[in-house]
Parts: sequence; structure tokens; C-alpha cells
Amino acid sequence: MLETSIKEGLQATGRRMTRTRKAVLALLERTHQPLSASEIFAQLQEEHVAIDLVTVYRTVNVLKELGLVVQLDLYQEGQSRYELKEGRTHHHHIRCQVCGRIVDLLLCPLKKLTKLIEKRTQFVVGDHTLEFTGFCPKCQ
Amino acid sequence: MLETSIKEGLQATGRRMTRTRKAVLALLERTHQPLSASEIFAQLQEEHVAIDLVTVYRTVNVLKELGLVVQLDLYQEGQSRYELKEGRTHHHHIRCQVCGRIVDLLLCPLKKLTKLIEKRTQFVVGDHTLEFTGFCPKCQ
DNA sequence: TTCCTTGCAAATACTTTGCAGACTG
DNA sequence: CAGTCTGCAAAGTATTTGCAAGGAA
Repeated sequence: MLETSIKEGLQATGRRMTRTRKAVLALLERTHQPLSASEIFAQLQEEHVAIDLVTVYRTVNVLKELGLVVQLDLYQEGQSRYELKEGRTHHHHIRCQVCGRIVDLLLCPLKKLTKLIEKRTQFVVGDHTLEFTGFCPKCQ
Repeated sequence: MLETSIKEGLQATGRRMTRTRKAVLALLERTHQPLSASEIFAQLQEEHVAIDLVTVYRTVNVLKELGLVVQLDLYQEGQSRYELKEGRTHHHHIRCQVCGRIVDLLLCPLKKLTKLIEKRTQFVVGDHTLEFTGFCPKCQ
């Protein structure tokens, strides 16, 4: 399962597997929406897992450093969201501007574009954001 | 010139053309980088234009409402930037993660993709962000 | 038993709001 | 002169940092 391999990743960088890290990982694993720090906090509270918001932030940052989690900034939301990688391929999202539901777009059309940009700008292209807003079927 | 037509837009919505609005518009007009609120504030300070940071925020929001300015959230920068539309077509940006220089990418590859997304997700697609990071020629 | 991790408090960064006085039309 | 706009102060939200106590290996 996921936890064991992650434990190794943590230990390889001098870190430890803890109660709170397990809880955040398990939540991200069973949730199908990218979650914000405050949503992770609220959800764990509800499940009576004692954890501080600060610890949530520290945890997602560690998981991001280990390459286990992706930090997303959706369209003008004003907060970051976090999503487990766990073998999933790079993809993007669309968020309903009424109900907030987030749907994965299982595609990324930017491989060719990257080369074009490098040719035109002489930049070495690193990462990118591509996020959509719109109205979901229920909210149209 | 720009100022006259904007004055009409302001008046049409019961607003007025003021000293500070002129200053912000003029700055955006002559600057070729998208600017953050604090950069607009700092630049105007330097030019001895008396203006408050709060007024900068209010001004860019008014200009955004009038459709004269676009609000950008570049790749994980933690602040918004503002750019004059002024007849320019929709486009995206790449930002150097070393020196912060921002270059316009005069393209948007998403017309076709939008239709595909609508078909697949049943969303009505609205707006999107697409922003890149990388290393500019000088910082490689 | 080492030293990493957590919780709590406080700080920081960005942005918005309230209100009285200043200014535009 | 009416009603909008500005500056200042304060509040709001997201996130980070400092430090002493708690916990994993």
C-alpha cells in the first residue's frame, strides 16, 4: 500500500512517519477532490483527528517536497489546493464557479506548445498552470 | 487616446475620472510588464504621485469591472498582477523563476480544447489560466 | 536518547472594508 | 451641491515562523 513506500521516502530525507502525516495522506488518498489546507483541517476535525492547521500546512509542504503531492492554484480562488500524485499522470482541472465542484481533465495539450515557446522566447520552460472555470451540468 | 474613451466607460457606470485613476492607467499604459498592486504603488511613489495602496486595489478592480484590465495569477506567485487590455488579444505569459521577468506569449492554444472539454465534462467552459515558469536566456 | 515533529501564539503577506473628509461633474 | 472617491485605520484571509513540549526511531 501507499503508506509503506511513503515512509521510505520520508526516512530517506531524515523524516519520520507520524500520526498526523498518516491522517493527511489517508484523507488525500480517499478524497477525489483536490483539497485546500483549511478543508483538510476541517475534515480531520470532523473525523476527530486532533491536528492543527499549521501542521496541515507543514505536512502538505513536506509531501510536496517529496514529490507525492501537487499544489494547485485554481482559477482565481485565492488559496492553494493539494492533490496526491500516486501514479496519476499530469492533468488539469475545471471548477464550477457556482457550486465549487472540481472535475479532473485527464489531458494536457502542452507538449508541443512547450517546444514552440522555447523556440520563440529562448526560455527553458519549466512548469505551468492550466485551470478552467465554468458551469457544471447542475448549475447551468 | 486611451483616457477619453475610458472616461466614457467610467461615466456610463456612474463613475468619475480622477487623478489617481489617470495615474494608474498611465502607468499601466507605459509599462510593458503586468504589475502587481504593490508594484504600481511603489512605482507611483517613486514618481511622487500621492496614492494609497488601498486606492490602487480599488482602482484595478474598477478597471477590471470595466473590462479594461485583466487580472493575472502567474505560476505560484502568491499575488495578482494587472495588465491593460487596450486592444490586445487574449494571451498568456512565462515568468523567469530567477529574475522574475515576464514575457508575453502571443498565443492561446485553447479554442479547440474548450470544445473537447465541454463535450467530455458537460460543463459550459468560461475562463482559464495558463501561465508558465522557466529560466530566461540570461538566467540559464 | 536524539532530534524530528507538533501545537500554540504570533507574525507576515495580500487584499478588503468602514468611515469621514476631499473632490468631480 | 450631490454623490463618488480617497486616505487612513482596521479587519479579514491565507500562509509562515519561533519556541518549548511531545513523540518516533
